[in-house]
Amino acid sequence: MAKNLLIVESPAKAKTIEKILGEDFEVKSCYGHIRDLEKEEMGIDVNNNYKPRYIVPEEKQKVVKDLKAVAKKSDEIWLATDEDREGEAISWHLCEVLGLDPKTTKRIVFHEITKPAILLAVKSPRTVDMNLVNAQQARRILDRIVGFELSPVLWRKISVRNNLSAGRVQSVAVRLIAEREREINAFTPISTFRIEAWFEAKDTAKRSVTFKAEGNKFSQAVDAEAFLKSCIGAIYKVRDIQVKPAKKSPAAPFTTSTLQQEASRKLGYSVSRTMLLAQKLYETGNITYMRTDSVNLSETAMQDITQKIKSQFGANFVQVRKYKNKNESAQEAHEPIMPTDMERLTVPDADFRRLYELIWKRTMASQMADAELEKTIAKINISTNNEDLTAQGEVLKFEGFLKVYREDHDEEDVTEEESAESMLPPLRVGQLLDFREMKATERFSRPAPRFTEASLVKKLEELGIGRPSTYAPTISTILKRGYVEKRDKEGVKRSFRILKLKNDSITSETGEENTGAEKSKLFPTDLGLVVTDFLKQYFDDIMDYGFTARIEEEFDEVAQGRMKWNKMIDDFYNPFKKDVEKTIETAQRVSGERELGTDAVSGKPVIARMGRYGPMVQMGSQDDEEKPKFAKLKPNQSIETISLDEAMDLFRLPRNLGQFEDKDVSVSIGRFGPYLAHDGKFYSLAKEYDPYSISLEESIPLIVEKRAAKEQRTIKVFEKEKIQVLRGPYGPYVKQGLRNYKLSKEQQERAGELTLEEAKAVIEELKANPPKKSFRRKKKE
DNA sequence: CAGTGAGCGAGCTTCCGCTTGACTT
Repeated sequence: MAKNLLIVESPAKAKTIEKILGEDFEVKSCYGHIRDLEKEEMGIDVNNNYKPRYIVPEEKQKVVKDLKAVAKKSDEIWLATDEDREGEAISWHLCEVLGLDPKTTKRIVFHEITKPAILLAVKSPRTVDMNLVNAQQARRILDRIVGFELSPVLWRKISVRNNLSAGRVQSVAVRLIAEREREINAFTPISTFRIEAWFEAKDTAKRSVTFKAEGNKFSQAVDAEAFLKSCIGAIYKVRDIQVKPAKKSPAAPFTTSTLQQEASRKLGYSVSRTMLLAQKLYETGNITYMRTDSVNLSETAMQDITQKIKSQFGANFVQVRKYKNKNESAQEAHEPIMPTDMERLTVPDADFRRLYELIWKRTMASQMADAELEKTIAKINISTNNEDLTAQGEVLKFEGFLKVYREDHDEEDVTEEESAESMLPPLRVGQLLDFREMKATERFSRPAPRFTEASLVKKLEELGIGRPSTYAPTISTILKRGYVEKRDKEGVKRSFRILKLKNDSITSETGEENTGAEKSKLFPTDLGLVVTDFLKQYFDDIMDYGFTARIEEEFDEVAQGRMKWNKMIDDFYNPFKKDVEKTIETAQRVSGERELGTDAVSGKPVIARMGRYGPMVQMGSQDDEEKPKFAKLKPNQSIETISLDEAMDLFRLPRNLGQFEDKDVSVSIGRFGPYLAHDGKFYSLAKEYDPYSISLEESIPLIVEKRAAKEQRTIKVFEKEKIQVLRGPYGPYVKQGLRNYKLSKEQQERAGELTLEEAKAVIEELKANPPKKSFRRKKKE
């Protein structure tokens, strides 16, 4: 029987540590937090110094029970939760629940799961740091207050039937996306004409190659044309050549946020997909912990990595580097994300392999030499106007870390200089160049791009908002609430002008480009815009991008024992509560209403606004004798940008298409999307059909097919009791009303002969003993 | 599943940050 019980947060960690510590220790995991504030009345006693009321949530009761049982049999208990605010609090909660004295219970910490690190930690235990615990309690309580006070305000003031929510993190995330969208909508592109010229010269192998040189930019076409004119008949001579060495350095090893960004850019993975794959790689022992904000490699890790670089590429590729975190909010409880064994070059299964190899390469590169470049800048003189053109070339002299890894950049970070990575033929000062042509091409400035999941994470991290464990869930939340959508946008065609100088004459032509196309980007919904505007108006301080950073400073004060946590909360709560009360009292219900104009036929006003079921347009008002007409907005339309013409088009539904089997066929958009209605039955329209243009001829086969499919699915119907036996992807099952009931294997095999009594019994049995649902998708009955 | 969009009021929803499996029509 083990004498010592050591508790960590992650079960995968527990397994590894148990092996390291041997038989004297039994290592158990508490699976993260074991207690939380109860939900009734926020779980906070506001009138008693904000005393928290903690409970062990339903899904954690088994964990706590098991820990208690093992604790009882152990002589000594060691708390080895993560070394950060949350980890410290978990240790304290463990003391509370297991009846341990926080003043004497041994608390140890380590940042890497290696034998020396853990043995060292065990040699120097401390006790729970109550100041740090109090900082966590302040964090938890403040988040609960903000979330549970603000959300109900939205329920009262936003005219939507929805589970609206607000919070310190999610509301600011939506604000970023909302503001970016409006920036884009308000953006007016400015066009410039950039001069580019092409020359021919001989390369080292005496072959003719073409290269490009660039000149001034002009904002007006006439000025660009005048410049081209001034070049007619010119002689082009190399006036000056500068050769400069340059270098590039590798990026730091992966944190959660940078892994999400690179996996998104290089592999096209969503943030949650990256985390799912990384979790599995961690559980199978292939990589270190995947939720981390640390770029700090341990000595052992650095040795492993440099060893591998030496054996694979040679000693001249090694450059030992220590990385520092730029981010002040980082808590560095873990190591960076890296392979647990650098000798493992790959893993099976394509999806895992791509992520693993990305991590392996980034880790290797982080300890590799700089890449050495030679940049050549040639100035080319134009004889007729004495202006210069500039040609730039770049030659890689030593690959260094680029041998394994090249970091991708977001579109907004790419500068024009960086994109010029071409080679120049050898040139000498005084050389006369063979001129081909010169162009002045119109280019338009672009607005900031919309956020991807990963670039949003990057922005949040920069602002110190959210933690590695919450980036993916935050994105899921704002998508689930309907504040934000992830989708593509088709570009629009735009023409641009090109002026060309060739053979001493100037010609003008027009090109066409696609602009504004987006793929898998985050767009705010009308609901997201309305909620953001509302929160900005009444709770400006919470919505401020610096709010989290400011309160983090106060949490630090608490952590250092310089401030009492209840005082900090009190200072926040009093004015905040006043704002909440004032808002409930004075704020109007908002619907984001916008007037679009009047209907040319009836003269009635047309408006766009949020309705109970989402964004819509309305013709006429409630006070009119005749009822107003309503229509839902199409998926890509927005209250802020829809035009009167587009609105009028929406009122074309419902449309009567004609008759089939002597009954009307009509098409409209309902709660669950576009549908066909025929003979009292409804048929959902698939995406590829447009309810505004679908014809009777196209509709009939859809109705016929759907009927047949339904028949195929149906095994048996008990008409009176409204019980059906249906065929599903998991085999036959019973359905009554909206609910499904699973059949036993044996019953599935003879589903066709199932009697009414048996079906009823199945329903009764499953109603009495519902199958255990996972806590995440748990629904209240 | 279904064609809604007033206002009332029942009874409900909601936060952030730690951690994993059980479930699916």
